Order: sequence, then C-alpha cells, then structure tokens
Amino acid sequence: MGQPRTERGRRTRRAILDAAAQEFGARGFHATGITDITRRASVALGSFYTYFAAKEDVFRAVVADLSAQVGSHVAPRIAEAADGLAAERLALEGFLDFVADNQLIYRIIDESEFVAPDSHRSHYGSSVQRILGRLRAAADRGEVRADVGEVEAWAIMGMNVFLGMRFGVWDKDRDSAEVAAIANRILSGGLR
Amino acid sequence: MGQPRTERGRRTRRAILDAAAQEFGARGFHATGITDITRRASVALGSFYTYFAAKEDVFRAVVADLSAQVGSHVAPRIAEAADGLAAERLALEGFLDFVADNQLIYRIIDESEFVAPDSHRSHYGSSVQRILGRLRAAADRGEVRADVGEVEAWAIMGMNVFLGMRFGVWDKDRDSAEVAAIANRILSGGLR
Amino acid sequence: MGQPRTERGRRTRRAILDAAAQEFGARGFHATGITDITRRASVALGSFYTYFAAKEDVFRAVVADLSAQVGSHVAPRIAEAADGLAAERLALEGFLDFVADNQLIYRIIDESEFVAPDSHRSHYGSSVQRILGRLRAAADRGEVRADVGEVEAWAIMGMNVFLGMRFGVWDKDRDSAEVAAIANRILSGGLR
Amino acid sequence: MGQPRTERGRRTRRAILDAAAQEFGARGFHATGITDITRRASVALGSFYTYFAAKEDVFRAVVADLSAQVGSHVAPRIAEAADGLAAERLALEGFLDFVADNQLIYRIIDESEFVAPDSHRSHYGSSVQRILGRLRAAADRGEVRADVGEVEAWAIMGMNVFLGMRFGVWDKDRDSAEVAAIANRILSGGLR
DNA sequence: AATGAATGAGGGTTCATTCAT
DNA sequence: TATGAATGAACCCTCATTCAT
Repeated sequence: MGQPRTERGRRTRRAILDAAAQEFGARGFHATGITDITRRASVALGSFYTYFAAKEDVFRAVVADLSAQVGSHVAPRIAEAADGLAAERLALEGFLDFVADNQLIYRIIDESEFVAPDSHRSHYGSSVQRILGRLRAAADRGEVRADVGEVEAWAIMGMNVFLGMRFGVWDKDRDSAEVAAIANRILSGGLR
Repeated sequence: MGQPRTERGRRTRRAILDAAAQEFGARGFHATGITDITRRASVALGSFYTYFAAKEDVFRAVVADLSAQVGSHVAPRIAEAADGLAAERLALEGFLDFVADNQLIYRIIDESEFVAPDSHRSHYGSSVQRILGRLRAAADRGEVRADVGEVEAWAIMGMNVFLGMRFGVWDKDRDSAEVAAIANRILSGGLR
Repeated sequence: MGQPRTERGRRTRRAILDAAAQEFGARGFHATGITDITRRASVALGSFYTYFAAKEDVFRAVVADLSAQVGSHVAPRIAEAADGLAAERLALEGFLDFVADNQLIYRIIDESEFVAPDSHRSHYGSSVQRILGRLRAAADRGEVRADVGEVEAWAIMGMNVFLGMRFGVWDKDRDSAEVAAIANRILSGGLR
Repeated sequence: MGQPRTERGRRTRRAILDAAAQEFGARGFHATGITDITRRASVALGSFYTYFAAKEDVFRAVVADLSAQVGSHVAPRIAEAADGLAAERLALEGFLDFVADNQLIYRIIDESEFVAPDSHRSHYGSSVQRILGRLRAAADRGEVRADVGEVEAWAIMGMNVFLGMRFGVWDKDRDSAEVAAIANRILSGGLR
C-alpha cells in the first residue's frame, strides 16, 4: 500500500500529503476531515485511500516530513559555527526562523504527542540525539564541561521549543538573533 | 450556570470534575466520552449538563484546577530556598515530582494547546510570570545578572517542562533531585 | 391533579398558564421547554408538575383559554348587529382586531392541529357551530337563503381565518374594517 | 451540495424524498426521525446526509414538491372551464380531490407554518397569485366585478383550504363536486 | 406547596472507511 | 488509478419527567 508505481501516482500522493500538512496545521488533527484534505488536493475522496491506509497514517507521514524539514533547515547553519556554543546559538536562531515561517504547521509536531505518540518520541528523541552529539564533540574539544549528558541536551531542547513557541508563534516581538543570543549567554556560562 | 445551590450539588460537581481529570488524562480529550466521565463519577449522563455546558467546559475547569495544583505543590518548597538559584532548583525538583505522581493527568495541560488555547496560554503565561518575578527579586539581591528578563524566564520554563516530560513521564530512570541539580548547574553559571 | 386548593396555588397556576401562552406563541410548542415557562413564571421547575401532568396538558389548557378569549372578544360586537350579514361583518372585523393584537399567541391555535388535534377540532368545530347558528337564524328571518348549511359555515370560517393570517399577522397593511367590508360584499351577494 | 452526479445518486435522492413525504405525513415533522425516513427508503442512515444537509432541508424540499403537485393536479382541470366562475369551481373540486387522495401528506403544507415559515408563505403566496390572476382575467371579460383584488383572492383561498380540511381530510361525507358547487354559489352571487 | 437536583431515553449529525463502477 | 456514493457506529447534547428535601 502506498508507494505509487507511476509518475501520475507520485504527483497525487504528494498533493495529498501537502494538503494534509496545510489542513492539519490550520485546524488540527481532529477538526480536519479527509474531505478537507482531498478537496484542497483536488482529488476525489476515494483517492485518499489509494495512498494512505488511515487518517493517522498521513499524519505520521506529515510529521516525518516536517521533522526532516526542520533538521535540514538548521543543519547548514550549524556547519558555519566557529565552536560548539556558537553552533547551539545558530541552531536556535535557525529554529526560531523556521517556526516563524511555518507557524501553523509547526503545531503539528506538538499535536503528535496526542495523536501518534511514537512519532512524537521519535522526533524529539532524534533531536536530542543530535544536540547530545554536538555537546559531546564540543566537550572533546574542551569547549564545554566534560560531563555534559542527556539532561543538558533535554534542557537545551526544552529551551529552544518554548522560545520557539513564545517568540516564533505567539508573538514575534523580538528578533530571532537577539533571542538566540540571550539564550546562548545562559549556555556559555552554564555549560563551561 | 452550573454553580450548585445545595451541598449535594457541590459534591456532584466535584465528582464529575475529578472523574473528568482521570479520564482526560488516561484517554485524552477526544477519546473521552461524556459517558466515560459520568460512569466514573457514578452519576447519570444528564447530570453532567447540570454543571457544565459542554465537554470543553469541564476540560477548561480541569486545566484550571491542575494549574492551581501544580502551583500550590511547588510554592511551599520554594519558600525554603536559601537564594534565587536554589529556588529554581527546588521548583524544578518539585515540578518533576508532581509530574511523576500525576503522569497521565499532566498531559492534560499540554493537550489544552489544541483543545482550549486560551487555557494553555493562561497556564504558561502565569507560570512564566512567577519565574520572572523570582528572577527579578534575585537580581535585586545581586544573586543573578541584573538584566534577566522574559527570555530567560521562558528558557527556564521550557527546560523544566521538557525535563518533566522526559524524566517524569517517559521514563523515571533518574532521581528528580539529581536531574534538578544538573539543570541548576546550567543556571548557576548561566545567569550570573 | 391540578385544581389548586389555596389562593396561593391559584396564583401560581395562573402564572404558569400565562407564561406558557407567551412562550408557545413566541417559539412554538416544540421549541418551548418547561424551563422557559417556569423561568418566565418565576417559579421552580418542579412546580410545573404540581399543576400540569405534562407539557401537552398546558398546551391544551392554553388553547382552551384562547379559544374562549376569541369568542368573548367577538360576541359583544355581534350583539350590536342590525342583521345577519352585518353580524358576520362585525364578527370578522372583531376577529381581525383580536388576531392583530395577539399575533404570536394566535399561532397557538393553528399549531394545535399538530400537537393536540382534538383541541384543534374542538376549537374550529365550535366556531363553525356558532357561525351556523347565526346563519340559520338569519335564514329564518329571510335575510339569507333558506338552505344555508355546513358548507357555507366552513367557507366563512376559512375566509375569516386566512384573512386573519394575511391581514392580521403577516402584514397589517389594510384596515380591519375595510377588509371586513370587502369580504362581506362576497357574502351579501353570495348568500342571498 | 447534494445534487447527485450519477444516475444512481439521483435514484437514491428520490427514494429519500418520497420516504420523507410519507413519514412526515404520517407522524408529523417532529415525531419523524431520520432513521424512519432512511428505513422506509431502504438506504443507510448516512446516505441521508449525502443529499440533505438537515432534517429541515428535506422538509422544505417535500413542501416544494407537494406545492408543485397540487398546482399541476389542478391546472389541467381549470383549462376546461367555460368562464371564470367555473374555473374557481373546478379548481376547488380538483383541490378537494387531491387532498382526499393525499390526506396525510397534505398536512405537511400546514405544518410548514411552524417548521419552515418561508416555505409556508411561498406556497400560499403563489397560490393567491394564481387565484388573483384568474380573477382579474375574469374581470377583464366582465364576468366578475371590476374591482376584485387581493382580499377576494385570500378569501377564496381560505374557503378552499378549510373546505379541504373539513371535507377532504376530516370526513369525506360529501361529494367533492357537491361541496364545490355550494361554495361556488357564494362566489357567483358574491363576486358579480 | 415549592424547590432544584437527578435521570436517561432519544435525536440529529459527523465522518472514517468501504465498495462498485 | 480515480471517482463519489454508501455505510453505520459513535458521539454530544436536549429535555420531559421524577424524586428527595
């Protein structure tokens, strides 16, 4: 089920996926009906089930899609960082920008906690792994304390997510670079 | 509407509210039916609507209740703190304990983002205000940087919430005091 | 059940009956709840059942009340009539005035066809009997054809009711005396 | 919304509409459940909402249907009339026959006053227009008084409807031609 | 006689999913 | 592959009526 064999099928599946992301972002999972999705995608209701076995399935696919997008939006910025702390600052800045540009859509990841907990864990789990990897590399280079671990990684992630919610979604009354700089001051002093 | 005029009414309302908290915590808002609530509360279906105008209404009432409970669980602990940083450590520790003891129930506050956004904002908004108040008092006493502000408060809140999710709900593989101590190390260095 | 023994009870019953008439007239039978009635009557919900066994019961009582009111509104006017045809003119005129003054309330009698068909039949049945009685008396006096009968009586009643609906309820764009005069012209020529 | 795109859909919609007319006629609007309608139509409950947005919607559609049926039942009879007065006689006779053959169903139009007042007005409004048109044509031909107008048209309509109720629905104890003839005598004398 | 809490059958509507074409 | 009609379990909420005080 699902992987299209023809080019036409590929396009249809993509249209449904994109439409689903828009609708879930705008109304949330429960308020979105399959017909909302197919209408926006300009396909017939029945076509939905050619590509997805259930409503939760598209949701999961959308979450995976988004999760990857966040990652690939942030990754190149980190690459330019001078050191580990700068990397965290740029990561947060990139994240704030992404969230601000995808406000509605970003809610999807949060909602997944209640719709598809496995997707939610997997998204945040792998995010934390990336942060942890960076922290340990920085520790190896002597830029931060040697004993940084999972707790620090989760703390950073929580900071980032809530700053994204407050300054990216609720009210964009502060510049993302400024917010990231302030948050980074905490880490500079706190992780060394 | 709904304020009981007799003692009996007061008891019934309370029974419904408690049952609702249990059910929402266990199944989530959407999967919980009014009948699940009234069955657990041992009252007739119709009695629900004597006290609440709609399913969303109990949900809001439950969130407000919980929000107050978290606050009053944490407050006395903070009172014993030697200084501002210790206060944050004890706050986090208290929060982690509360979350661990009310695992299922705590999800309700997060779900409110999608069910009753106003409740969600009001809960986190007032939490942040409390943190900010403590930080400023600490700044006045010279315990932390003079320019601490909203960004720091949101960062702390995010840390706490995610640490609560990870170490209070997902897996209680670490002692709350230990987690709180590690997190506090970040603030000790980071806020001074 | 129902007949109050005390003066206080008599007043309560009356308050409920009047409130019911208002509410049924404004919202119709089905859209009116017992609580709407008791609220308007300023009595407790339970008191309703002290005086009426069921919702349909008050409805019937209200219809009977109204039916009597229409009759006693029209009767004195007829008494002044010079002859049988003038009597019908005055009856229609009085009816149009009554309907115009009690627009909403009058609908109740029509709705009774679907709520309490027996009340409906009894109301229109007795109206027709009165008309028929007048016609026969007029026939005896040689004012109208000798063979007037039930068909004529029903025809007159239908005229009256529809003229009341159109010129009393829908739109009061014509004077009741004028409408009655025009209608009476039909009878003058038609019944002789 | 609801217009079927296939032949099968057209048949289903029709089946629901017919079943609704039967049920509404037999039990009235409020006592009829959607399931009564779909059961009689032999379709699934959900199919109802494929074609009608709400219970009131079918009701309106049924009224419109019936309104048209009455008209097309009466129209051909009128065509054969020798003059204006004969036309009214034949119209009434045709109407009485239709009502007698569709007793239960005809109540639907009356009930519409309380369920869908707009449908009610539109039905009786257009009936009156037809009567008025005929009267004026007759006046032009010198068959009736030159100044016949709306009041006369409403009076005729009221006569017809109540005679239909009494001699078509309540009790068919008189021949429709006979009743129509008696009523027509009133008009013959009354309108000239 | 009056009060208001308690009851639960019933009703309209939604919507994910299936199926025939 | 695509289409859209068909299905029916599920759910929220209303409200007439009963009952304990």
